[in-house]
Amino acid sequence: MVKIQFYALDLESDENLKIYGKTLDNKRVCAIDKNYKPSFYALGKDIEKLKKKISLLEEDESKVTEALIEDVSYYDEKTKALRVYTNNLKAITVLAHRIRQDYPTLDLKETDISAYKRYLIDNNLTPLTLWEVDGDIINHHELNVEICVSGKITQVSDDIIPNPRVLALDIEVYGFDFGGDKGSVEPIIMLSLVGSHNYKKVITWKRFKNPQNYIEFVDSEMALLEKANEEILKYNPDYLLGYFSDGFDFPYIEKRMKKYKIKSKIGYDNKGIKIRNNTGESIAKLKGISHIDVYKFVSGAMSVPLDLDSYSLDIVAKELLGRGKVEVNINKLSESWDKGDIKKFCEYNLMDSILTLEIFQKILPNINELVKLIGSPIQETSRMTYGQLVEHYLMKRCRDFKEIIPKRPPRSIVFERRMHTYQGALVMEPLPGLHENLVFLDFRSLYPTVTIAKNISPSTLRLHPPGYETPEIRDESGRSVVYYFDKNKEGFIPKILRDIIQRRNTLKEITKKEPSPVLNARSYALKTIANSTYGYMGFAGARWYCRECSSSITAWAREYITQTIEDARKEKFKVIYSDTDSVAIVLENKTRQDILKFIEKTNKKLPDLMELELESFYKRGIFVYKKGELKGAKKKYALITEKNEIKIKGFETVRGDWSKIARKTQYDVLKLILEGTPKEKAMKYVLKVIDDLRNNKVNKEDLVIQTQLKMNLDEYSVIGPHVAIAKIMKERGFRIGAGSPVWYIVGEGSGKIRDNVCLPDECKNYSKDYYINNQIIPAVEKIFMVLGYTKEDILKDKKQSSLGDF
DNA sequence: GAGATTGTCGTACC
DNA sequence: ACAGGTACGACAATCTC
Repeated sequence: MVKIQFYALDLESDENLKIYGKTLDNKRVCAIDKNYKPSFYALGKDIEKLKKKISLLEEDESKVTEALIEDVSYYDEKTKALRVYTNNLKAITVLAHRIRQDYPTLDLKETDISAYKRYLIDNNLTPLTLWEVDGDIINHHELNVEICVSGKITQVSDDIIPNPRVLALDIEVYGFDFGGDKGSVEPIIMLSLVGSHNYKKVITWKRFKNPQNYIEFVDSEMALLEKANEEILKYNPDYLLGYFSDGFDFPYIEKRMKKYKIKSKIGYDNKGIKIRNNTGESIAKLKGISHIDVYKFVSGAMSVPLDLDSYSLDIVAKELLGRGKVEVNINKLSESWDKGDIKKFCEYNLMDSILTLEIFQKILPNINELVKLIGSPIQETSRMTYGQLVEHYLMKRCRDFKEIIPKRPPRSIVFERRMHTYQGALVMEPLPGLHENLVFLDFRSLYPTVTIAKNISPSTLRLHPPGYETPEIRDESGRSVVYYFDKNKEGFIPKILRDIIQRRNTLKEITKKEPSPVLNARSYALKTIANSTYGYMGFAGARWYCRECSSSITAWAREYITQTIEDARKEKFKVIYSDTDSVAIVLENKTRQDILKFIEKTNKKLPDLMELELESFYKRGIFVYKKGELKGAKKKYALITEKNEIKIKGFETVRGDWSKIARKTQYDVLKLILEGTPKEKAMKYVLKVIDDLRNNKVNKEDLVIQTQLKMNLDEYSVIGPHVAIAKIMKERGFRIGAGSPVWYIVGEGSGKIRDNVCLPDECKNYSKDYYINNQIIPAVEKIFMVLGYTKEDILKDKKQSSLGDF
């Protein structure tokens, strides 16, 4: 008998429930829980009667070991369930199938949850923390571990693995091969590895003079691949990182290894990386070692706080680390390789791994806290979407209330749900103009607090009184409906949201006194779950789908914001705009004290945790007209704070699919106006830009328009400029498909815009007309319009490609 | 065949 | 399929006279 402590990194359920991890002295461990009995539930009137029969059920290797009646809760309703324990992990599928056939009155639950997830939930175990296995050492010849123990498993600490061994990897490929349709035909010419524990290396197979000390020369691509495998094995990482490595590096490496028939031995199972392909997206997974695609996490669970136009390594590194990639012309890589002039490219290759590692280290607290909260292994948690995070959190919390986890909906139901939609937020038409002295108020976490205050949950929904009565809701057919939510017992969803908000408040209290990145990350993890729960209930693929709940939340939110606007107006406040949970007020003769009083008064009326907050005061703000109309444009305004910070919403300035020249010009105009500069000066500035455009004084890069393909090329029914350039890029060897970024300049020529798009390198002359009439003027005309120019002036002048008559 | 209208598409706001 | 709805505006496609 031995007792081994280890940090649990990865789980697997084949015949056994296996946990892979590292001991405190960095030894690889496999632990098998021999006490774990997989189980599922049966609901139904007959469970008492059928208990005996089911407990004797047997089919081939699978058999029921025990069947017990348990008190459980299903959609918050107390009931009895038959818990069916089985002899092994695969038995669930087999036996569930049998029971469904033989006893159709029974409703089976929790048969659609993978065994290791059930295991983690049932035993309240958290990956990445310190666990202990107490049992017997067993043979492990097929595994690359130092020790394998089968026995009793417990978690002994909440602390997360303190100093994991991390290794980042990046490859460069000859040519312009993205591993697309033609399929990874070009060789890998360099591969960099950078470790957290003082390790860096670039492996390449073209020798050059005065190599950097981290270069390792080999003789061929095959030798490079073998060397890389050897180095990874030797480094013994806990996490293997890449940037877009699910989609590129690892699938590519796999294909090239296949070509040379190299068998990788990385991973605790000696079997290398496995690429799983589902719905067009590939995922690269290892046993024991957690492969983390840093891109997936940054562009997924971190996308809301980061809020970047692009999640390329360069952009993300600049944002998080303050420095970007090594500047080289990567298009010249093949040419330089042929000449043997690749020193700079090796540095570039190394830097990609360094940045990947450093970004990972920067966001590690966020990943760790999500893992702790959700309770899923890091490999999965780091790839989860917001919806999956919510769902896994709810599943985990079910255990605390003995709640049975609802089924995942079948495809047909998902499809059916997707057909329906519901009404969302209220957006008020703003009063256009340049306003002085504004204040923005907003509801703190409006949707979560409404959910709590009105006890909105799938289980508390009623079609008849009594209960909290929603405002009238128009359904798709235009009929008016009202829902009710039970007032007596708190539902599962509100209960969990309340808990999250309270935990977050406690954390905020602590971090106010003593700042802590870890607690901030924990707070952010909680916020992520709370804010996504409303959207989750409206998501067709959700286990806890409840469209009535989502539509009730938005209905009450509309009511509260409308009421707030009305109350404010009753007290003679000038409300000029509102979107979802915020109101903008022009102070005029009102004082700040008046605003504070109004907030206080409003909060006295608001139920439960609902709260109106002061967002900020602003010196000035500009709201513009909709193009060609005399209505205010929603979701489009710019503000200046008392500290002269400019805040811009919705304008072309903040849109990634406009040229830099238009964005910058608009920004500068907004800034001048908000700072109180006379409009004539701003106009002069615009005329100068137009002049520069006319005289070819503008850099090409300022003219580039970048956007993204949302579909595959053959799915477009309308061929716009971005689709036209995508076709050209495809011809040039770019991998083009849904999600690909594309960029172009509009060149001179006649016909449609799409007929004149060109790649920046290939463009001879840009279209002055296009950039003046379709970029600069549209971007600034709406601003000048609110400053007193008439619509007619602008429309007339637009035709003349000039603002000269202003 | 030019101008108005409608539909598609991408990106932003909350 | 991988949280939701609301909104703007460019451009292409289609309609209208």
